Amino acid sequence: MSTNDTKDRIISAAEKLFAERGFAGTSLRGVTSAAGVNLAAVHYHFGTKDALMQAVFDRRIGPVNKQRLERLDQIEAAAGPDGPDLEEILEAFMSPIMELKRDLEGEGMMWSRFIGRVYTEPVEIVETMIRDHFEEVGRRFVAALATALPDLSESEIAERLLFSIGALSHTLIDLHQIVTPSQGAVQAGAPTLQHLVAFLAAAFRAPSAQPAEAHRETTVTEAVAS
Amino acid sequence: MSTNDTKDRIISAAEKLFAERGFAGTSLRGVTSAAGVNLAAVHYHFGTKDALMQAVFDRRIGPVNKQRLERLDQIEAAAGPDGPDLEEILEAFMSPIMELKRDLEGEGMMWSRFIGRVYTEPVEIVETMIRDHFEEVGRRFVAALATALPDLSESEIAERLLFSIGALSHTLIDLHQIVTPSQGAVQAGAPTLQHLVAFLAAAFRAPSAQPAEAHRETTVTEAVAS
DNA sequence: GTCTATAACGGGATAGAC
DNA sequence: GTCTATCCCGTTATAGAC
Repeated sequence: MSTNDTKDRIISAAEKLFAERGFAGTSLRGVTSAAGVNLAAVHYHFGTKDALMQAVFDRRIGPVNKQRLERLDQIEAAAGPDGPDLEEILEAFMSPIMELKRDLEGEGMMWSRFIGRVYTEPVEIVETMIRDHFEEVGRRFVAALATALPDLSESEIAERLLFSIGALSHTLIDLHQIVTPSQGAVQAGAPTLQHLVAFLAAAFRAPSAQPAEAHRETTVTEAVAS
Repeated sequence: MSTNDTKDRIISAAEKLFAERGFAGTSLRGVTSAAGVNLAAVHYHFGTKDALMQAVFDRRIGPVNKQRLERLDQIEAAAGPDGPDLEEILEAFMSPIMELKRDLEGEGMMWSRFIGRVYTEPVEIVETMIRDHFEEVGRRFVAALATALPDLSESEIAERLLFSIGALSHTLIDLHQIVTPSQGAVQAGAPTLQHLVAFLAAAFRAPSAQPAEAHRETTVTEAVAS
């Protein structure tokens, strides 16, 4: 029942390997040997490799999205009738996952590659995983952004949010550690969040590309991940 | 020797499957059966699966980067002493790959997932592939951006370029086709490039987060991909 | 250059003892 | 809950006929 539970050890080892090598590139034998458990244990606890993937995903992303919504609640409660600032909204969205990244990097390897990688996983599970976990988050944040940016249509906001998620997940992948391993020119960690928020806030404030009358209503159920 | 050459058919089939399922998730048998050729042909023509990956990558990314540099040359030649505009630089960087995406989507499946996916591939080749192909491109574009944005340090520019590449490659992945397949709220294609350029140009113009005296020299050999 | 056949191996999953 | 042993299949790669 402790955090060194067999089940939890498997999830942690799998998370690391999925992050490094992807789902298809990771073998259950690799997972169990890294976790120091028997191969059969993974089938006993999870049943299939797909279910293990799901468990890895769920363990992290549930709390992250809960925090996102809580922080959005907080800033909305504290804000005036115009709603929270753009920067506050972006920070509410990005800080939970960036903080988790920072916390977990200390103890092990870069966890965040796993989540940055999820988008590119073709596995069918991933689709439903993303949809299930991000529907509410996407709806809430698009709505908050729409209030902060009344000149933009909802479809423009959704598009810009997708761009932003790309920047975020690319940051989570830590590409520069791969491309330029020995060079710290681009610093990871705490300042990155502030840089990213400032960068994207300015981007969101770019004028609308749509003619004013084109503010047609678009029901954006666009699920939003990362 | 035509474009329906065996070798070319293999590359095309592999590109599609790598895009959809990733490198590790794609089997050579899947490739050869999709290409309508024999399994042994892939070994005859490429030797190994890794070499096939390399061939797939090279076929597209070489011309794209050539175009990027050509367009950068053009706008630099046409510009005044202050160099080209920020928007021009970003468009020179992004349009070749977005146009290729558009052109190829017509005939087959979404090719661009392959390139959007490359970053997350752990294969060792990918590291050298990215480094080899993007060293010059990265250097040239960082330099051009530095001229257009004299208030930013080179390390800030490199960081922002990484954010931008994230937005670009996420766009190339076409996540919305997966998450909301039946919904066209976020339109892909031609307008996306303009939206992306406008979005990122505004972002690059965000004020520097560094104190002015911190404009230390940072040799940015940061390889830059996508 | 293209095929068949097969080598050599690693993968996920399961049965059943403990 | 945890182990060993094994099934059964798919994988990359190669050898060698044509």
